[in-house]
Amino acid sequence: MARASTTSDAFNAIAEPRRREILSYLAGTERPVGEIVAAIGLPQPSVSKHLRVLHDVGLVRMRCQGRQKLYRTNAQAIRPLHEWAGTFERYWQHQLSRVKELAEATVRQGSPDLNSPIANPESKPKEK
Amino acid sequence: MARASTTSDAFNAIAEPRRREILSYLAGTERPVGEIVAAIGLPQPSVSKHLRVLHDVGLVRMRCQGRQKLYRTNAQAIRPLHEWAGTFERYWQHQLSRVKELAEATVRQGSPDLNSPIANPESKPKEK
DNA sequence: TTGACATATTCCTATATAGGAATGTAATGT
DNA sequence: ACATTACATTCCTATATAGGAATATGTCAA
Repeated sequence: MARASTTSDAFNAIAEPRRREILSYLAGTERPVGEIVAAIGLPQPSVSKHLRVLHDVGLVRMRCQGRQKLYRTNAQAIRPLHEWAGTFERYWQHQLSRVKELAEATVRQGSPDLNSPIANPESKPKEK
Repeated sequence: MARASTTSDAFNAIAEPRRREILSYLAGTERPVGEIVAAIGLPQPSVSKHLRVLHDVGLVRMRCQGRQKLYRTNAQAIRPLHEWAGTFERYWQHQLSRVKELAEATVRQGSPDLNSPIANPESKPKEK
């Protein structure tokens, strides 16, 4: 099976960097496509396609004004993402506090076990 | 061009629902692959492949223990997502307060313009 | 060494893009 | 009616999956 459709949900829609850029640009303001094109620096057809994806999942709203179409970010639709990520907040706080405890322990009793996973909460995995 | 690699960043990695499920399951605990398989209900090779993607972008950490490999969610790697989504918080609060103002105005002066975009911050776009 | 157990990887296929180029469509000015 | 402006859609192609099946790799126990 292939990857899920970009229009299946907000998570798939925001996987594309240019779409996140557009969402940021349209946050709090309403802009016609032409201005988005100028601001983002992509060909107009590409911008229109991205806007279609964003619109399909409700991440942007559109309003017609003469021959222009004004788009704006629908911030409400981003809340679920924020909340999903937020469910992990207590865990990254945990990690931080464990690092802090480790640091304090180090000061008190000398060199800790540097191979402990607790000692390397930010060690990077191998590059792709 | 095709879609960006799922291992290009966390945004692409979490686009897959099963991977989000795995991340939630591994939040705060360390589990061997076999238990993840049992919990998520996917074939073992699929789980291993998802774990590889998650590991490549740093969303999970792995530790070997005998013949098992213990995985756990690296909550730190989810913070950027939370923060990105959080940059829109003031806008959804704006929308909410505008709805509130509208509601209050309605009480004071009667029926508002229901076609105003302000009056329909949650209207759903067309289904795909 | 051999076998069993725990995971990872490879091969194959159907599907879904994202970008570029060209074209279609709707609204406006004259 | 006609040219122009502002967008949207279609067509084509290279690429990147995600899942199923089969297989490879690594570790421990007897």
